[in-house]
Amino acid sequence: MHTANLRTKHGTFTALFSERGLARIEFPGSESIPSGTQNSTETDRTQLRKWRRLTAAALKRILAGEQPIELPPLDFSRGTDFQRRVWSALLRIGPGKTKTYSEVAAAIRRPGAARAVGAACGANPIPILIPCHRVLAAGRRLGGFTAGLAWKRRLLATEEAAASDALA
DNA sequence: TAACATTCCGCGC
DNA sequence: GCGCGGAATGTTA
Repeated sequence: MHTANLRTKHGTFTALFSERGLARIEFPGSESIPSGTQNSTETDRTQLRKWRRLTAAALKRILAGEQPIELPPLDFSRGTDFQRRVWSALLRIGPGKTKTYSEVAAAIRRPGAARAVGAACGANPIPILIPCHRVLAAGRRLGGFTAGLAWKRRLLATEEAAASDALA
C-alpha cells in the first residue's frame, strides 16, 4: 500500500494506492498519514508515479468544477456488489449535474433502494473522484455527507459556477 | 439484529 | 408552505 499527500487549494488530501489502483482518498483535516511506500517493487514505481499524477490532476480539475481528463484505475475490491453498482453510476454524473438518491436507485434497477444508495454513498472510499456530493435528497434538498455538509455545499457551488461560466 | 447520507403520508400550524 | 412523527424500505457488518 502506498500513501501520497496531494496539495490542493482546499487543503492536503491523502491518497492510498493498492496494487490495483487508487483505493481511498482522505479529506484534509482527517489525521494526516505520513506518505510512503511499503512492499513496492521496481515495476510498481513507474506505475505508481503515473497513478499519483492522474489522481492529482483529476482531483484538481474536479475541485475547479471541471470534468477530469483521465482517472487512475480505481480499486473497488473492498466494496460489495451493490456498492460497486452505485459507485459506477455516480461516475456517470457530470460536473454541475445532480441526481437524487432515488434516481440513482432507479438507474441501477433497484427502485426503492434509495436509502441503501445513501448508505453506499457514505461507504464510498474515493470521495470527489467518485462524486458522491452530486447525489441529493428528494426535492433537491441537500441530504447528508459524511465528511461534512460544508464540503458538499462547496463542491456543488463550485461546479454550478463553472457550468454557468461554460455557457457564457 | 440494529443502523443508516431516504422517502412518503398525515397531521397541525 | 414548513416541520414533525411514524412507517416502509434495501443493504451492511
